[in-house]
Amino acid sequence: MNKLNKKVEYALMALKHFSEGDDTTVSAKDIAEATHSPAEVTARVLQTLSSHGILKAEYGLHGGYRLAKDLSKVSVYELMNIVDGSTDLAKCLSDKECDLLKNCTIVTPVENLNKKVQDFYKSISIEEVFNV
Amino acid sequence: MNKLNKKVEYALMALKHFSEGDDTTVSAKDIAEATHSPAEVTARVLQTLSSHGILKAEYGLHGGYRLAKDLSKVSVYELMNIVDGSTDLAKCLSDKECDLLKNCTIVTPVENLNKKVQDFYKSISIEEVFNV
DNA sequence: CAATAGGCGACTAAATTAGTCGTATATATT
DNA sequence: AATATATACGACTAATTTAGTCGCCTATTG
Repeated sequence: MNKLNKKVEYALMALKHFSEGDDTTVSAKDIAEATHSPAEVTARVLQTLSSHGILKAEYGLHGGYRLAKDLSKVSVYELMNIVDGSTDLAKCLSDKECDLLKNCTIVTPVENLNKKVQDFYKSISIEEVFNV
Repeated sequence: MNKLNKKVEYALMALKHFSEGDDTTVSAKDIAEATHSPAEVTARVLQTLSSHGILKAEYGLHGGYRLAKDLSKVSVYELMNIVDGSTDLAKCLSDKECDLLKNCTIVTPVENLNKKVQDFYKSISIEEVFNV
């Protein structure tokens, strides 16, 4: 429970790589090698980050990705949502898939806690995570 | 990702039930019925809460559980750890099971974020979660 | 001593997460 | 224009984690 998933970890590793390098493009393959991550998954994560404006993709012979956004302006909340799709503490908060539904006795408490957690994650930038 | 697991949800439901009732003992079976949760799992969760001093168990004919600790003194962090065993953001933080190990480029950032998250969960009491 | 209730280990099933494969599309270089 | 390199994306399989079940044991009350 409460674990980061691999995609988010790969995203953090990639962003760290970009944030430490100069502003040249780096290919998905190079990132995967540098971070010891599986190439296909890394490629997918970079695509997602690119489609959400965190990275900028460049096609072609010396293509690759580069940072497109200041990491002090990207929150952990934002990253989790982009890469994982949701940061909700329970799936009933987005979908309506819970068996309990009307019978659930902790709807409000969970909503309450969820808001606190999300506000917390919104308050932390990626830059802050890197610069201890 | 980042979801509460069912055991924590059942624990919250059970604790809410206790916190709203008078101080009579309630059996695991009754809690399971009241919260619409599977009886065996609920029983196990209550045992765990009992063995950690959150609840007090009483054997016998009219046995059951009752609250043993003020919920304003129990943090979300504590509950998660008791019921789930860990609140770490990555398993490499407790076990040493990660393939990357020496190669991981985000050890410090993850430790850093992990500490922030745990401090956050320590700062919220169960009572606070219930009383919005 | 029977009825009720907690305690615990081992197991099965379900769901989620992680990783792979194949193929299409875009673009710089030659 | 051809080719090499790189991104983009859908569908699939494998692995892991989470959820739930079963059976049996122990403790206590009436």
